[in-house]
Amino acid sequence: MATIHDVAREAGVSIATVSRSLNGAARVNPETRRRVIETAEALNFRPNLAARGLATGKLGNVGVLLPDVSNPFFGPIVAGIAQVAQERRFGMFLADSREDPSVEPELVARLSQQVDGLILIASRLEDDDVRVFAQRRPTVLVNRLVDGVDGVAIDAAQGMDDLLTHLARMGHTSVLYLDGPAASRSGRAKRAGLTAAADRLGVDLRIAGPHAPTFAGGRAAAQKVVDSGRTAVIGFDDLIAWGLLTRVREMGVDVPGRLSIAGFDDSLDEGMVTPGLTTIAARSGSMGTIAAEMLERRLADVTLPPASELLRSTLVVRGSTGPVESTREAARAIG
Amino acid sequence: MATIHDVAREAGVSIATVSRSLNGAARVNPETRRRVIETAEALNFRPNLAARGLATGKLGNVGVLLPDVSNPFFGPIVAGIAQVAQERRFGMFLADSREDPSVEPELVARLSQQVDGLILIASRLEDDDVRVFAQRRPTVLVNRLVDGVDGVAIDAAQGMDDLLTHLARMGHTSVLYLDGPAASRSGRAKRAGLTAAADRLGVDLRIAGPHAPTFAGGRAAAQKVVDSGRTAVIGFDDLIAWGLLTRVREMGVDVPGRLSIAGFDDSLDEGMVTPGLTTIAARSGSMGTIAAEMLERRLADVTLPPASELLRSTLVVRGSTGPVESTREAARAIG
DNA sequence: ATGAAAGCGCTAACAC
DNA sequence: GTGTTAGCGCTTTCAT
Repeated sequence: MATIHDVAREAGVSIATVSRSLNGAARVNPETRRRVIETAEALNFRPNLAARGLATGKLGNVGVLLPDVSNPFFGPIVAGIAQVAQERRFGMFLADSREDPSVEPELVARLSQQVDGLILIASRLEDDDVRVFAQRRPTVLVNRLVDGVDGVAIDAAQGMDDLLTHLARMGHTSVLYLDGPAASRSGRAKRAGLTAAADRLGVDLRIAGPHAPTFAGGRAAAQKVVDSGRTAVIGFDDLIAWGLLTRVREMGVDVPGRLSIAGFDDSLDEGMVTPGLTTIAARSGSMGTIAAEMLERRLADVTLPPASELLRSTLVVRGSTGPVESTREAARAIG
Repeated sequence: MATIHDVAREAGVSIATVSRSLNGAARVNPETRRRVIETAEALNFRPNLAARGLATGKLGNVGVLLPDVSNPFFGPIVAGIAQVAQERRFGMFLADSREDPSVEPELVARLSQQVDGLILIASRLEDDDVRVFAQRRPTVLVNRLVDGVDGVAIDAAQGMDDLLTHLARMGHTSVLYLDGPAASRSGRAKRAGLTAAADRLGVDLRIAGPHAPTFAGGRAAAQKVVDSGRTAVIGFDDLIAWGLLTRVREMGVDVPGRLSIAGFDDSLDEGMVTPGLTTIAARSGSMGTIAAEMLERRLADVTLPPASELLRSTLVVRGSTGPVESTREAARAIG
């Protein structure tokens, strides 16, 4: 691999001039610069990033921490970050905590060393730890908000409120919520939104969990749901709701006739599940690009006031929810 | 951030001794070592990886290139790599080509600078390019094999052979194959396996494509499939097959009565699709860990002969394939 | 406009 | 067993 010295020798200039020519900034004779760039290309010179990092303290990398790369909720977020990073010619480090909050501090610490900024996706760190890390390295939170730290999240409380309101309108007075991972922060927001809405609406809400935020997690909960006798269930995410939906139908339960089911995220494509899943749609995929751009801004100016964005979500009603049976019959009787 | 100098000063030794104490290797007075380690911890010292990388040429990172992080086929592979990397205290760089082969060279070049080894997942680079890169940095290929380069792949040809054989036994004599991305190498192997099997079995095989390897890609192909009049379809992957299956059923086509559908990968969970998808199961998720371990071995000893592993796959017959209707009626008539 | 030289934090001879 | 020192490849004053 050619070094800056090789280029300098070949172009007949000093290494300082090579550095200047390549990095644009300082003033260099245009002719000299042209020659340097030419020979650099001829030698297929690539600046050693470690050396540059050592000299400048800027590594040109962003670090991403998430609970599970193979969770379809996170994939698009990572893809968004990757895209922005590539455009800005940043490298992307990835660490996967495998849903184990206890390894996060170590992973973050290790990441921090090789990156200029951090993007923590659905981190389960304590607020204080987040602040500590954010102090060391510019940090953006995804799907989690902490005072004083940049972040973008879906307004899960509002979404759940909309969802429960919808169910209440359909006559559901006793609803079950299948919670996700215990440590999930978005889970907290969801529970908060649900309980507040339940109080307001006079709905009897029961929370069950934790459950793995997966298709299998939803299926495993089916028996419990059926036994609960509730007329409507809300899942922590679409995957849980989907698994539940398929399993209860196999058990002969009519959806939405006997049981209304709703999810969260709108992560399923049209046609993946029948009947279509009522859910809360949020542009979760866009959180990746938003976070990356926030980080870029922060990197450019550390003194900026903390920014945070709460993405509004919208209720999407599909076939998996409907009026409670008695209501429906009553309506039929009246009609 | 504390440096090695701070630790040295605090512990009353030279920086060399600190380095030795922390890196284990050389002989250091146990008592001294203990003291150094203690003060290092007290100062929360973390060696600067860029500096170490500069000095040793070893970065302690692996680089991963793939076509699309959000494709569920790749997620588990990345997760496997991430896990092994974490155990070995390696960092993981990720680059996403977004299914665009033309950006791969640039991405690999950039990755190479910050990693000790490369894992190229489903790379669409030319064989020669792969060899060139592999020469610069230890490289392991995933789901792609190139002579002289370490790699692990699923034996797609064999899998497709098994699948077509199964269909032929069910009486299908005219089969359609929905191909995936044009540049996909595993796609080549699949086509090769299919055409060879078709010749041997006397099956009339038509290849259509390319198609996006997604659920939506499968749905988009539905009309074309129905119009083709074929009695059986094989999808490039389960996602395509799944999308197709849901769409044709919406169109009123009986599966497998009227149309048999099969996929590849066995990536869908039990219950996600009805009827269950006949497919080829391969431990694709394990390719991640296998690749990471291969890379580890290669990193430890560059002189090792190239290793390559071809994972056998197995046919999984579920409800989406069945005998052609005429055969079935004939059987009924006889029985 | 360009060159010389001092580091960035660490490792690895090489001395003692 | 421990200290000294010369780099690793680059950026960045400071001279000129």
